[in-house]
Amino acid sequence: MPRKRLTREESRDQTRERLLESGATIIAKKGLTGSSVEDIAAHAGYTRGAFYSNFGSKTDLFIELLKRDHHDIQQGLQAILDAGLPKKDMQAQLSAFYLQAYCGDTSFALWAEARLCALRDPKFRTRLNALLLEKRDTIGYFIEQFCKVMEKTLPVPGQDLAFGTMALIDGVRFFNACMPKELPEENAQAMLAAIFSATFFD
Amino acid sequence: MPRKRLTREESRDQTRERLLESGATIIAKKGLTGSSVEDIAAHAGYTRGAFYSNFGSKTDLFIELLKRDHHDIQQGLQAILDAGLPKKDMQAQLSAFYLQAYCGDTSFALWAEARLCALRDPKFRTRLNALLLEKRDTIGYFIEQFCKVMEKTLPVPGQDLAFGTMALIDGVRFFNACMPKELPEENAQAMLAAIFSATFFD
DNA sequence: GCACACTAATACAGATATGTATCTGAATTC
DNA sequence: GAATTCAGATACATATCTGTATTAGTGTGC
Repeated sequence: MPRKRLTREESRDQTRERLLESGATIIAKKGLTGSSVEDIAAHAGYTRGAFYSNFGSKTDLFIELLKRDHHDIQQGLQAILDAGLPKKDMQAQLSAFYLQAYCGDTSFALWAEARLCALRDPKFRTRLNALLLEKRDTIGYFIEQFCKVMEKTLPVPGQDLAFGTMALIDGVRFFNACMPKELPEENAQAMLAAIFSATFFD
Repeated sequence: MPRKRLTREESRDQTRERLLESGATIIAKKGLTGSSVEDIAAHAGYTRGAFYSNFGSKTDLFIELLKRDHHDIQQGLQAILDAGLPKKDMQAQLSAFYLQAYCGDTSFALWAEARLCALRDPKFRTRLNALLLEKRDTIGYFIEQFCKVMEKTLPVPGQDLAFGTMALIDGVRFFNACMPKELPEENAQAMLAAIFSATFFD
């Protein structure tokens, strides 16, 4: 196995990536205040020295994580939007995207944590709000496009409904994560579909 | 001002109450892990000694807070239900109750924090789920009663929709708290009303 | 009013965090 | 291949938190 000798920059980037990945795992599991820099570094196979050499603080790493996740989601949605598929296919795409983006990984927990941090810390809030507003605009645009096709006039601004949509998805995701027995994935999806369809289509 | 000389039990209860109140404030502000026992005790005007003499741990106090808040909400809803008013009045009551229970105080932040704790700690989750399921049942019953009156057949179980309702309310409340400018109270209410009405009545 | 009981303060031991300052070894440059 | 530079390890000084063990002081019952 030819273990390539890394250049200095490659090595640094690798460390950064590993720290980010480790950070996502640990912070999702223990929360921001609950995770020590030591934890994160050690889980990635490094020491605190490496961490502080790559990030100014735990919070900086966290924001970086959120930014990346946000941009992934943003791009995913944009791609579906740009594809210009017929409604039916689009809906299927969205459903698939939802499953992939929100279930099974750490992303959901990170955003939940971020919300709490924002609630408490004004500086953090400012940073997070920027991301959330971008998300709202994307989703809001989506909703309006959809409803135009469906010839449905929305009773309230699409951007406001975007907030509702985010709230609903994240909240339901939480219940599903915490009590999969009482709210199985299947029911969660059916219920979301019922609300969305009633609100946006009927 | 006749400062009454307190009996031992009264004095103890007073301490307990003060610690609980202080706990609510501090935990809402800094989160569970972010608040130290010292903080909570000091803010109530006591030392850690008093705290540990009244509670087994920070988590115990937190659960107690949630239980109290839950029972308050539970009773409020039950009272509205039991009053047997005509639909219009009931809806107004609900709206008023929502405003009073969810806006303006620490309760919302505590539940958000609790959700995160539950996500991470299985033991905590068990305890919290019990409360959440009671809440779901109350709200689910509500929804079904309402829809019976409205002669609307629900597409999914009322209990599942109860999860959705909780998710929606709490999530929207968060956006409203973090960016009141982008989602003012007025819009939030209008949007919630739109979704509820579409889902439950039309 | 005296002895007891209980509430809350104080003191202590142990654990864990943070951030900086310094050091080492490997990559890069000439 | 020697000098330099930079990533990351180690060491250190400083906080802070928890939980227990002990102590002081104030209601209670005799």
